[in-house]
Amino acid sequence: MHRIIRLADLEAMKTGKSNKKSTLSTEQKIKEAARKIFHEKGFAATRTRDIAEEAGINLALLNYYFRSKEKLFGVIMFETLDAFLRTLIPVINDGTMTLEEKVEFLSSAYIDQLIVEPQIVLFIMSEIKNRREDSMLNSRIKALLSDSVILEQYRQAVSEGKFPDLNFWHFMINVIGLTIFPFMGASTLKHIGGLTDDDFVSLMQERKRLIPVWVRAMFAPA
Amino acid sequence: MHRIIRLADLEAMKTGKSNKKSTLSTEQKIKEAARKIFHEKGFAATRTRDIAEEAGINLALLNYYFRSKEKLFGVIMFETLDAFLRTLIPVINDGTMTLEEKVEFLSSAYIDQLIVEPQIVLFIMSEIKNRREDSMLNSRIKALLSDSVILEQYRQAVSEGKFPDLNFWHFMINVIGLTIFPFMGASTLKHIGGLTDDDFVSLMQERKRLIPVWVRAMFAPA
DNA sequence: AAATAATTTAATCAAACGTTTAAGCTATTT
DNA sequence: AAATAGCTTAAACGTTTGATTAAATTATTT
Repeated sequence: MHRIIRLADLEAMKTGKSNKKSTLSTEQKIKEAARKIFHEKGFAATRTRDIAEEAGINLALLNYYFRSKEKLFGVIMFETLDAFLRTLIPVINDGTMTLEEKVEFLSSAYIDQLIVEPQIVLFIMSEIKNRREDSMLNSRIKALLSDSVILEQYRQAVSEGKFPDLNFWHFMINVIGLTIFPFMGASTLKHIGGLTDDDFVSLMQERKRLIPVWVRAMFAPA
Repeated sequence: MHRIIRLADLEAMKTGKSNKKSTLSTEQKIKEAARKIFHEKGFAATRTRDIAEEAGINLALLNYYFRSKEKLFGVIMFETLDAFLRTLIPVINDGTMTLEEKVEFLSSAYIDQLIVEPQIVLFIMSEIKNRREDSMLNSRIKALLSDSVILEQYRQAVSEGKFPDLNFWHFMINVIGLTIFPFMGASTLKHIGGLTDDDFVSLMQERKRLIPVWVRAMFAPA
């Protein structure tokens, strides 16, 4: 039989409220260890014992707090997606920024974010591919992008002849790809290109300035 | 004790020579099943029993022919990288093609290739990240790109003022990224963008024409 | 302070998994 | 045709791994 699981605490955790100091601390230790190892190795290659060791806790505590590896992964995945999309969401439907300003802001914000955690892009894409977790992402982004302000701004730019008449997704693919693709092959790029960590960061910093210029050039009217 | 493994046959296999018809066929069945499942789920999430079932063979045969899951993976990884780089390698040091022609040829060739097997990009990048397998890629590509004709062509274009004075890797990242990035998020893109498989393929086909134009625009002299 | 609830630990379970064994079968060689 | 080498199978072995149990410890409540 299962030991009683305090789902209430899982909820409280999400909102940052908790009645127990030590409870939060242990859960937090487990979550931080889980996040680190899941992000590094992915779900399948991660062993619960590695998470326990990284967190400095007994293996049973992992199941005590999160019931299963699968559930713990779900929590980490949710928070990872949440953190990743937090920058994107407010900008998508912002009516005060122009398309160009959005490109500038987003590429810059995501490059800063990914310099700190380069591995999360590959993590998200790999884990989303086969699992049902994509429903989490899909339902959120799909609703976010269809009938979005940014889509309307793009259509507007096309109809005004400021942009060539290309599918909206070419625009999105290019902006997102130019921004996040180098982080997916970061380690490979460092080795192949003979780049140090600092070299890589410098290159990425440069791209904050370059990507808006490049996008402007790519989508200049024909 | 280990059963004797016929390494000679593994060699013969690579060159396409084999004295036994059925031998090649069984090895081939295992390899094709392994390739399919490894590409789909990655090393850690793949079980040898799944490969055996997919190949329609007894589980023990996998170890009889390939000694271990790890070794089988090594064979698949080598062949996957080999097939993936086969298009790139001859072009890199080709002196008869211009930079622009290379961009045109490579983006077109890789898009055709990835339309058939979209999952191998994510597979390669995920599996290379943590494993030592990158030495396989690194030693090959690093030697390939340093002092390559394409690098010299880029430097030439910069010094002639045909290209802006940007790091060579910006150029490579952008060309490769524009080409292969959309395939990494293919399933997500289909869901979010509400695209059918045909829609996606059409978009990618369009990019064969667009990427050379975009690259020209991005790297037009300032 | 006693009682109760929450947390932590060591030990263990059962299933999953990679691998091996030993026997049987098939094709080739002599 | 007998002998040999190559191929295939069913069964099982030993580990790893996710999960659980029951007891011990700590914190909270009464």
